[in-house]
Amino acid sequence: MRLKDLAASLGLSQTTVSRALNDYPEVSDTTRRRVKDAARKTNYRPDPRAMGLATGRTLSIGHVIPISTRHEIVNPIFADFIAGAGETYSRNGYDMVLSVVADVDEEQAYRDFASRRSVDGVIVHGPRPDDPRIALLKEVDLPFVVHGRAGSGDADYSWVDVNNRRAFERATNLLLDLGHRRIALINGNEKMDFAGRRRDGYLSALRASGITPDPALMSSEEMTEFYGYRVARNLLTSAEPPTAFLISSMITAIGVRRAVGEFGLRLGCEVSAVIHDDELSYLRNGEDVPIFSATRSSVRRAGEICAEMLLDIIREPGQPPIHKLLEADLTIGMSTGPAPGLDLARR
Amino acid sequence: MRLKDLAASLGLSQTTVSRALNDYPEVSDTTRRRVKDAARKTNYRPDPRAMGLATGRTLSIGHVIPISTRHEIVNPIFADFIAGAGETYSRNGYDMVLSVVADVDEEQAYRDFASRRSVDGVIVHGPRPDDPRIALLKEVDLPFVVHGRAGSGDADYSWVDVNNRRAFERATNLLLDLGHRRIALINGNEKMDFAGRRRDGYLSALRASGITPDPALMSSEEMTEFYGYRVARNLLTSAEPPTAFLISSMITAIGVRRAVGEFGLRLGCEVSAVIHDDELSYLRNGEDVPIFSATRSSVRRAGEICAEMLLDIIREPGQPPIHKLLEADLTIGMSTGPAPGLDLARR
DNA sequence: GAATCAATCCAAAGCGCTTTGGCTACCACG
DNA sequence: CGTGGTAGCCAAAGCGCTTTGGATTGATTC
Repeated sequence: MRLKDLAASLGLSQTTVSRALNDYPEVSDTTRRRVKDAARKTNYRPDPRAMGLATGRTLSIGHVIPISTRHEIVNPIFADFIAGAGETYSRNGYDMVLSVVADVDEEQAYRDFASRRSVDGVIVHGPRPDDPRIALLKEVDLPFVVHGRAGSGDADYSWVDVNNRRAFERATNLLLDLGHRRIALINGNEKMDFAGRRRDGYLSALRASGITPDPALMSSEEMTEFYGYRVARNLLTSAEPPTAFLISSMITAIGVRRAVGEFGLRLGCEVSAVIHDDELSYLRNGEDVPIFSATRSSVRRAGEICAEMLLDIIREPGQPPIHKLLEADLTIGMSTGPAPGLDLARR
Repeated sequence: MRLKDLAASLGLSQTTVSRALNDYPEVSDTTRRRVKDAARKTNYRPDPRAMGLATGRTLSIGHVIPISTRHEIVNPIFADFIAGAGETYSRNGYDMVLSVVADVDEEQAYRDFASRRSVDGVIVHGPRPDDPRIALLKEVDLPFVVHGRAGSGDADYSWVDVNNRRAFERATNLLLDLGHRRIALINGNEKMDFAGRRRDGYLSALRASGITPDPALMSSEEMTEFYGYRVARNLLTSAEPPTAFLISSMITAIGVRRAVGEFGLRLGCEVSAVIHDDELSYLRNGEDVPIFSATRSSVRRAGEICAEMLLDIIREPGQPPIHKLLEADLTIGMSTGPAPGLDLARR
């Protein structure tokens, strides 16, 4: 069923039918109703390609998903982020188009989106400080929202971010308050903006307590299970093992727990851990009582917010950049306890 | 840069330029080269909407991602499947368009893809026995490939599946060979086709060894971490606890391991476990030596195969359905050992 | 030398929609 | 009665591409 057929079957022109369907005012209410009823009855859907050609809009949003060429890892938070964003798109009549490319081709993927004009806007994932994609997207004039920030100078583009610095500062303080002095930071790859901010929060809390950070306690890598396992093992066999871990992701924390278990230690007893929990739907932090004490922020919700913001920007171009800083909340779970060897009376 | 501009700048007609770019024969080699060079130099990309309108093809593949309304869970294997499929699409000049919808709207999402003709084909995820989507897609004549199978009668549509029955039969036999007699099956939701086949494999192996299956040892649910934890706890506190677990996913197995650890038991010693490992990139089963003994089959690879198959079907319509049954391989890791109380000499 | 043919190219139609620029009634107003 | 305005509709142009149906040329064949 094409617009032409629908118009013919109603004895109307294409113009009128199109206007009726798109709620233009220059059509009588009775005609509009007649048209919409007929459209519903015949299950008519306008061809998005034709619509796009005529209007210039595509009613779709692009996401570039890089696959790291070395490890072939796809970021586990994508699934949930995309669930949140995708649902928002669907609700607003937008499609989501994904471009999965080797990370070395990532910029080209954005450039393609721009030059083909196949999407109305894009979301930028996993920004690094001074991320070149931001200049690129500004240059080609494609609306975008960044999930995260790209270093300082974040005023002139729109972003949605978690207050990573504050979250890790608070998490560190929680451990300090429990008497821990040797706190290991098992961070994500610090080439990523978010990981840098987390480190800053950790360092700032330590220094505020007069503790000199020990580089041996700090690590930074892609957040896999094995990374957590390996680093925790190494630290636990070291001369001065930490009494607590601050871990950047649930998955890495699972590796840490595995190592801790192999040493016959128990989380929350001999050794403590605080994690950052992205609230991934398939990896919940326990049911009622949290497995891990955690700073929490839903990545799914972040997806929704990014999507809404982007649609907003597309609908009303030319407005100043929008920023949204989400605060993570800190919940106490079963993985934290007072530092061992700490006389409770002394606390 | 539009086709018209490119043609004008070369002093050629649009026809010739279009044909040169699309490798039609009625264009001289020198002209073709001239055109392609100019296209590269000006970074010209044809507008996919216009192309689609003119050709009827869209050069994009649709995936419908349902969000379960109750648990709001997005299937964790999606990320890796989509990585595999998406990369294949990119390599072949196809886009991937995702439709994220509440699971109750799933059929409508496929119907929309069909009536708007916004994709050239779709992949069907997570089929249940007698899945209605298959009849639907046949009816609207949209090319598709099923990842998995939908019960019996799988001859008249194309699919890519893992031999789940055989995999779980072998895994069960491995445990039986180690002397285990009480083997718990912690299965996925058996409304799903794959989970039914896994149960069949488990039951078949038990019966072949003359063991009567104990319903108390069998569970079936969405494969979360907490599900594994809860079921394992219950089983371990029961009157006749199992000595081994057969677990449908890595994530669920992590929950089982957590429970096992809380009982002061060690996997591979007092209690054994075999899992099915989808080789998710962000949850590898150990680095060199596998954490869990496992039947393994890469879901990412499955994504690639599905994508290639679908593109094949789109390129050459009318060919008979294609089927691909992948065999999982069985690797021994650190989570299996002889049944406790078993005299090694008696083995 | 005329006819045939292959090799190259082009003008224009068409894909399904939106939107511009009318056109026709009809009514109100002075 | 003439003017102006408005409500409601339509024909046709145009979005950027592909493809049909020639046109033109130079070489080949009889």
